Amino acid sequence: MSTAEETAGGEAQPWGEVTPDAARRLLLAAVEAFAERGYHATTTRDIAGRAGMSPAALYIHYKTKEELLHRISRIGHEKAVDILRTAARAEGTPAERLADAVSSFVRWHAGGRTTARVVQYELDSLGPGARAEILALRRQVDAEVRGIIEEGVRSGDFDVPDVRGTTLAVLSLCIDVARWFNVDGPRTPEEVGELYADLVLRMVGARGTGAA
Amino acid sequence: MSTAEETAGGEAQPWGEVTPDAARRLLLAAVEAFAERGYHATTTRDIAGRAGMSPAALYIHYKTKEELLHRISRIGHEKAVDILRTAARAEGTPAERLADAVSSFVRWHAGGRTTARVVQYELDSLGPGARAEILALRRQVDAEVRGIIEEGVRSGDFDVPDVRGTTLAVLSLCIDVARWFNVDGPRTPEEVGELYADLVLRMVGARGTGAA
DNA sequence: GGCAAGGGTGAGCGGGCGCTTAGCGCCGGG
DNA sequence: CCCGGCGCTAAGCGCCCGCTCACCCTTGCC
Repeated sequence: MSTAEETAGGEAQPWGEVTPDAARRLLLAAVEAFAERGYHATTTRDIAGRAGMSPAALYIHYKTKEELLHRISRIGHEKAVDILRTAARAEGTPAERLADAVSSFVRWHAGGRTTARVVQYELDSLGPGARAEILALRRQVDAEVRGIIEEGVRSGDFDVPDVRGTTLAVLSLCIDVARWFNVDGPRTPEEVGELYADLVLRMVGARGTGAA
Repeated sequence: MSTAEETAGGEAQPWGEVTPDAARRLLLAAVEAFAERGYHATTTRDIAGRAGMSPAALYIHYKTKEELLHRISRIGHEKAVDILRTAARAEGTPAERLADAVSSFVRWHAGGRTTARVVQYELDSLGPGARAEILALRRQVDAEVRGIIEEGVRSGDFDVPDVRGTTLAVLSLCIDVARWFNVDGPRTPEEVGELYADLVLRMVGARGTGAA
C-alpha cells in the first residue's frame, strides 16, 4: 500500500509477507540481481551487497542460493495464479473476463518486469524437486485461461478450432512481455494490457467486442 | 542436405559454412550446451568434451567463450532475417505473405529449438559491441514483418489500429515458441506453424482468409 | 548486572572457472 | 630422410565462486 513496499522500479509486490525484514531485503536484492544478470551470473556476494550486508549474512536466512530462487519463483507463480483466478471467477461475459485476465496478467508482467523475468525465465535453474512444484502451479495458470476460453466456445461467443493450442498462444504472448518490455519505452503497462486484450479477443474470434 | 549436417535433434542448420571441421563441431557443441543450461552455466570444459576434444582445443579456433556465443547469435539472426525477408518479398496478397512469414518463422523456432533458444534468450550475455551488432539485425527482423502489415493496412486487407504494437506482438508470439516447444510434445513444428499463422491473421483482422 | 539467544561480521576453505603455455605427433615438400 | 608448421593435449596459473566458522554486538528477561 505505502511506497515502502515498492522497489526503485516502482513495483508494488506481495513481499510484505516475507519476514523478518533482513530476509525480505535479501529476497528483493536477489530478484533485482537475477532479473538483470540471470541466476547463474549472479553471485551471492552481489546479492548481499545490494541488501547492504556481508556475504555471510545471506546464509543466516537462506540455506543456499537456490533457495532464494525457489522462494521467489513460488511467490511469483502464486501471484500469477491469483491474478488469473480472480479474473476467471469474476462476473461478466467470457469476452469480458478473458480481456480482464489478459490485461491484468500483462500489466503484472510489464509493471513487475523484474520479478516476472525471474519467475518466467529462470525455471530451469531450479533443482528437480523445486521445478516439479512450480510446474504444478503453471498447470493451474493454464487451466484458468483454458477454462474461460472453453466457456466462451460453449456459449458460442468464441470461435476457436484448437482450444489447447490457442490457450498456449495466449499465455505465451503474455509471458513474453517480460522479455521485451522496457520501462523507459514508449508504452505504459496499461497501454500494453489494453492492446493485448484486444489482440487476444481477435484470436478467439470474439463477436462484437473490441475487434471492429 | 545430407544427414551429416543434422544434430541428434534432427535440426538441419546452415553450419555448413563454418570451417574447419573442428571449429564447426565446437560451435555445434556450444549451441547444445548453451541451449540446455544457459551461457553462464556452461563451462568451456563441457563444450570441448561434447566436441570430443580437450579444453585447450577450444582456444585454437576461438579467442574466448563469448566469441562462440557471438558467432552463434550472428549466424542465427542472419538466418532469421533471411527467412522473413524471403517471405516478405514473395508474391501474393499481404495475408498470404504474412501467413507464410509466420509459419516459416515458427517452424524455425520449433524445429531448431536448440539454436533458437540460444539466439533469442542469451542476448544479454553478449558484451556491448556484440550486442549492438545483433540488435541491428533484430531491427531488420522487425522491419520485415512491419512492412508486410503496413502493406496490408494500405491495401485495406488488414484492420490494425496499432501497427508497431501488433508487429511486436506477432514477433513475440513466434519467438516465445523457442521457450515452450517440446520435441516430444503432441505438436509438430508444421502444426504449430499453421496454427500460429491462423492466429496472426485473426490478430491483423485479415478478411476472408483462415479466420472464419 | 548477568546471561542466553540470535542476527551479524571478517577471514578463509576447497574447488572449479576461463584461459595459457610448453611440448608432442603427424604430414607434405625438398 | 629430414624438417617446419599445424592441430592438439597435459598441466597448471590466478581468480573468484558458494559456502563455513569462530567470534562479536545488541536485546530482553530475571
